[in-house]
Amino acid sequence: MRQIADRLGVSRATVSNALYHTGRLSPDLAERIRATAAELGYVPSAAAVSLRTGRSALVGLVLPDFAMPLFPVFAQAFERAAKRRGMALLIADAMGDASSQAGEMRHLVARGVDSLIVIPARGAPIDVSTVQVPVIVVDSAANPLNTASCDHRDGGRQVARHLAELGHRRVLILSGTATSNVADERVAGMAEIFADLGVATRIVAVPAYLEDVEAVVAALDLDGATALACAYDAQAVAAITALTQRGIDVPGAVSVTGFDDTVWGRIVRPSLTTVRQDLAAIAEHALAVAAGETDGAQLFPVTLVPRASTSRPPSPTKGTP
Amino acid sequence: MRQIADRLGVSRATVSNALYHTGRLSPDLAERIRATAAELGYVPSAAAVSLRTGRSALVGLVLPDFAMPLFPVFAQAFERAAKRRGMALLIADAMGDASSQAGEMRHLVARGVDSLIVIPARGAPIDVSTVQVPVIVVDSAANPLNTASCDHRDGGRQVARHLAELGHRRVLILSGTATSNVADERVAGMAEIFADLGVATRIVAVPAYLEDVEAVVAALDLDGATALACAYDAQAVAAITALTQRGIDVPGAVSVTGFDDTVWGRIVRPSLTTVRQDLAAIAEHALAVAAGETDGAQLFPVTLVPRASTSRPPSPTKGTP
DNA sequence: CTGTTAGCGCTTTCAC
DNA sequence: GTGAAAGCGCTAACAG
Repeated sequence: MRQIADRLGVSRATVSNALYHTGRLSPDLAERIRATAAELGYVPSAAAVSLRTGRSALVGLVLPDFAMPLFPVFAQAFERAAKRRGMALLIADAMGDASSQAGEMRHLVARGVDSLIVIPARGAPIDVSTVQVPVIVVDSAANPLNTASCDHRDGGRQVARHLAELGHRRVLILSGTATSNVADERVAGMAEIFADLGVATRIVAVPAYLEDVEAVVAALDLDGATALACAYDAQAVAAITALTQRGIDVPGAVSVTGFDDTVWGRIVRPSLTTVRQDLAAIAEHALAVAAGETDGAQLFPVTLVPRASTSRPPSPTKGTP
Repeated sequence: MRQIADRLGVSRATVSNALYHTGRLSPDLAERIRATAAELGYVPSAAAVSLRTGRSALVGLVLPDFAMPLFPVFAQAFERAAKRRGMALLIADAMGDASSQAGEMRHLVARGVDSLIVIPARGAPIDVSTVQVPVIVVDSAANPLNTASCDHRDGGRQVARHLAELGHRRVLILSGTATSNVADERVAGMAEIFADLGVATRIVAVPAYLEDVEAVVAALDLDGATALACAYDAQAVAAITALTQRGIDVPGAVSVTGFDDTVWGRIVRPSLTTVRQDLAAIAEHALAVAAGETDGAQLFPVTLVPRASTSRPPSPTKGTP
């Protein structure tokens, strides 16, 4: 910057003005300064700007678990929305753990992020009280702190309606073992519709990871259920694997549904009926809030994606309660 | 920091010394200062430290494509290695595109990263000449710039040996359409062993994404081949899907192999025979170089992971060339 | 062993 | 329309 100033015989302040606060000086000088800056390959020092202005244009993103298929894609959506605003993302992975979630939040704040976007890990509520920057929570409508999320409950409703319309009268709902607003809302949405339509349900809590879910489903008493409605794609994929291994045809004997429209659901056979969130829209709103362009919580609609893992139940419906 | 200094009646420089350069002042004063710092919840300003020292403890990571299953997991490995050294990662996604790869590199440098770790996108060679920070390239031994990678060529050899030992005498190799050191090395390793053992091979270039690969394999003339050896898991998974759809049994009629041991290969049925990289070791070396603890390129061994997608070829081997 | 001093590169009043 | 000066929070010489 000094180089530019010296070269043109102006002060550094003038250069700064020319580069950002256009209009405060003669157009041709500004133009000359910008040309020289470009020529010299001038790149402002992020540290100095940040120190001076108190803002870093850095947003921290705390994700529950990178190994789950939804979150890398979600991160991509946030990245795009951030870049559109000239902001960059510092991404941290809580690895499914509540204490490391809090640790990562602190760590990112120490790193100088202007705001924090947090997708709470299951069983790990957010404590905003100790954090000095705005926290944007991407969770579910059930969380009073929620800033942006899709309508998980409605997703649950859509799944339940789909299954009921196909003729299922007895459904097993696979929920998570850890408390999670997201899973709870999804399950509540399903339960609501199933209850309305007189479909018998039982809720089974299963762990988070593929192998664990497979083990549970391998030993699960289906108890006449003709459908498994899962709170996450990962569970559904594991359920399909386990069921198939048991010689139970999917969807011939048992239908399976997931949640999130992750790529796993497109790989597994039969391909998975699931619910799609509009990640781009959620990310867009989250970053608009981060940038201070807007505020207030927002809820986004979801879409049912019917695929090959759901069909009519096998026999003339028996066991209606 | 001023608060701490005032409270204890010492200068800010002393506080700085107490907090980092232990030994330069009396133990009890240092202890008192640290206690006060903790009590006040003192968090050093990253921007100020960075401005003053010229180092940010930020490492840029440029990934080819977040949507490919390997890279989020790879990112996780880098994150862990970075955190162990008190460094943080600024992650960028080149989205499979050469020009955005270069753009992301520039962008991260402007953000003040101390060094850059780049996994080159297919068809996107790295140009280090214009970058002012050290660039750590994670690619393959074929790239003279390579700093850390696994031995892709040996992986190819292991796959080829596995297939040959099973009795395959005619193999189709699926390579990428874009030039990639990684894919080239893998294919070269396979070709080397197949040639040695008199196995007939044909190399087919296929695009990168699931749907595209499926389309190609759906229309592929197998020409008597009893195995498909793919340069990436994604290709292998798509190939299995397409083959199964064509009514070709995997591995009964055709065996399929992949590369990278991604989760996709554990989801697809039959589960995929593939090659595992030691991501943690590669990340560890990359960050050791980034931290200036060591230098020099390093190559890491790979492991064949035999699963259900490979078996003996169907009939008494015919068509030996 | 501790304090003083001088900036790191930038932005922002405020005078001219 | 442009420049001078002050200072963001910290650290590294150096002096005491």
